[in-house]
Amino acid sequence: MDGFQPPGRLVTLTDVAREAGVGESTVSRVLRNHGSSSKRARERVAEAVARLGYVPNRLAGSLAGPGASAQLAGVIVPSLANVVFPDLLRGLTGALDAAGIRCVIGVSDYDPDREEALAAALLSWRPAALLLTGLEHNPGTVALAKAGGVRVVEMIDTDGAGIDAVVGFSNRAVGAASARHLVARGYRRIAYLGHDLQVDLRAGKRLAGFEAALGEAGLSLHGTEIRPGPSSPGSGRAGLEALLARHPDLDAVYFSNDDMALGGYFACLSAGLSVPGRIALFGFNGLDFAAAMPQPLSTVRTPRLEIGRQAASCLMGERPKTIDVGFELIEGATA
Amino acid sequence: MDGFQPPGRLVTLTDVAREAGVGESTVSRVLRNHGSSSKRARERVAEAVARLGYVPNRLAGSLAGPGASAQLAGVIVPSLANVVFPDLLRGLTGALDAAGIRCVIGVSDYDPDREEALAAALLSWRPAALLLTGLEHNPGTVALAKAGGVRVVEMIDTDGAGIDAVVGFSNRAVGAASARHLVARGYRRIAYLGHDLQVDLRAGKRLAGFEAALGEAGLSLHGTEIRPGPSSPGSGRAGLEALLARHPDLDAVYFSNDDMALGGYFACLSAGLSVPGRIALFGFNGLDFAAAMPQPLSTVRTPRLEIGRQAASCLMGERPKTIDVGFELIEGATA
DNA sequence: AACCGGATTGGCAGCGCTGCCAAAAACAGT
DNA sequence: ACTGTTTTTGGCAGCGCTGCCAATCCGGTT
Repeated sequence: MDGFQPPGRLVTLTDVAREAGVGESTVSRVLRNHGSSSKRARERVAEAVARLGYVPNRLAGSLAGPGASAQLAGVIVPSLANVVFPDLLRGLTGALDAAGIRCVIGVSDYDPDREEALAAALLSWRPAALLLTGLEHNPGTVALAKAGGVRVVEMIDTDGAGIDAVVGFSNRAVGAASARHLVARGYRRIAYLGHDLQVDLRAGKRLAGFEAALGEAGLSLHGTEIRPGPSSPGSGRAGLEALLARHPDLDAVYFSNDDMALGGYFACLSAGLSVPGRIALFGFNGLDFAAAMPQPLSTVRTPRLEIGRQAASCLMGERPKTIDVGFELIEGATA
Repeated sequence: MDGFQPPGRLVTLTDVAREAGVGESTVSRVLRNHGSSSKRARERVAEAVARLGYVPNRLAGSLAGPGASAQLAGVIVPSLANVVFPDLLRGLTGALDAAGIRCVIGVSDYDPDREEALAAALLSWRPAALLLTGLEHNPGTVALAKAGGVRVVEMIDTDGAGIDAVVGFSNRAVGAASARHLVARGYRRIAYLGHDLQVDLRAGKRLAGFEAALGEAGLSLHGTEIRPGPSSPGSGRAGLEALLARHPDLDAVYFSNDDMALGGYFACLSAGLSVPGRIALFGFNGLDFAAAMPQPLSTVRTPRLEIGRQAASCLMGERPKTIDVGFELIEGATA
């Protein structure tokens, strides 16, 4: 069609000023709707912008602007394979979008060193804020975050001390509530089935809360199965089969999350074990499919989008240091 | 602890130069490992950087550098609620990470106007590349992309003409292959159950391919149910129930994706309909849970991570204009 | 007609960094 | 010791934009 456009010089604000027959500052003022300008100037600038197809260069804008901080938010999540984090991002981008703030993302793969490297990399874009997941970080990450001149928000977990702002819920409390629910329903031989805890510290906190609450009821875990690797229905299915082979008498299983629980449910269907008669299942997260199952999954719904939204508002207005968004125990039909 | 750090002036390269007792250019060269420098200079700079906790300002770096293009990639996805897109991002960030390129994301909510606005917003960060989803865009988006002086990669769909590079597979072919599979298995009264097609154009293309292949076999769709809103197991479940009420005699259902199919499977379990004896189910995407189901779901696995990876390599090396990553039909036990 | 206060405007320095270039230093060969 | 490299170095302009400030313009007053 129209010959290849060599990436050569792009249209600059100076070009727009010349085209519109006004000064650069006028263009700048009009474009940002900042300071005063005449109607005539506004029109001429708008025309020139349209004619030239001008796209402002925010690298330059942020560099020149005050505090030299960009309309960017650096976000580090441990994974994108688990729905939780896309949901978080969804809440974040949705809320930040309105303010014209874009998210630059980094995926740490649950590795604190990688997280630190990413923090440095993201900070080099001089974002207005740095959003981290969880409260456990390398000392270097904390140092960077503190020295970075940015607002820091730690998301999802409130069990511990944060750097600056914290938005989430208590994973310990979730675990405890789950345990109390199972105990109240009369289950006594309860096992835990999870994915790698070294790596997913929040799951570890839930388990700790779960065991503590069991202890208060004079019980303890009746078997544990930790699967290597990330959580998935496949892992949950294999895990439940392994668990039942070792502890044929267990009557309930607490899963590290709904994906694992779904796999467990599939295992029960395949083996013809009645749920919750023969064995009760309890998950975590409250994902979409949980409510659509033939027997709705008993689980805890976490307000993931809300965490994202609240985190976003932490960046903009002045807000309390710690926001606990709570959680909701869903009494399904599987426990 | 250590009094609040006013966001005041951060450490600059000039500070490092002074601290190290060398010139700015030397620091710049050492830091980027570009050009030659003495061992002594490297050591002194490294010390100064560590002592001062210097984090380079890439806004300034990119502005000064050649072509003024940043080590950023602008990515626009229609949604984060569907696993497909996080998977895409996962492939992308994984591959781009090594090259030090960060992703800035935008979520268009399947709205072309929003996509256009996001394209302009992302382009204003002067990214090295712009990654879009699908081939259908506003004329304005295309104009921006062409004038932006950036590499453009359109992902997921290869059914049509792209702006620059295209990485994906043929959704039409997926639909056709799915139809041929069902026909070959002897199903004749086949219905389609999908989510909003106006919005998800790729699903529309699959359906078109599906119907075309049915036509070749002398068949046509035996019922259609389009659910408003996004795809989800809940929607799939309700949809299948509605479909069966209208067409009690259908013997197979083609779902717009695995989430919908999972819901359909749950509906069958609840209603006690044998799968695939009474009714066969066929999905799309090949998600994790599909293989863990009591009866593995018959579906088409799409190489989502691979698309992300290939898209990343499109940005860096010179690559063919269009990469078809193909797909794989999974003969599960539900169709 | 000269004057005044506020609205509007343009020039220009400078944000932190990189590229270029010439100067300085280190090294090599005679 | 002296010249001819080669390596290493620092100064400085300038990337595109914004903030500041002084200059200019406008309408309404005396």
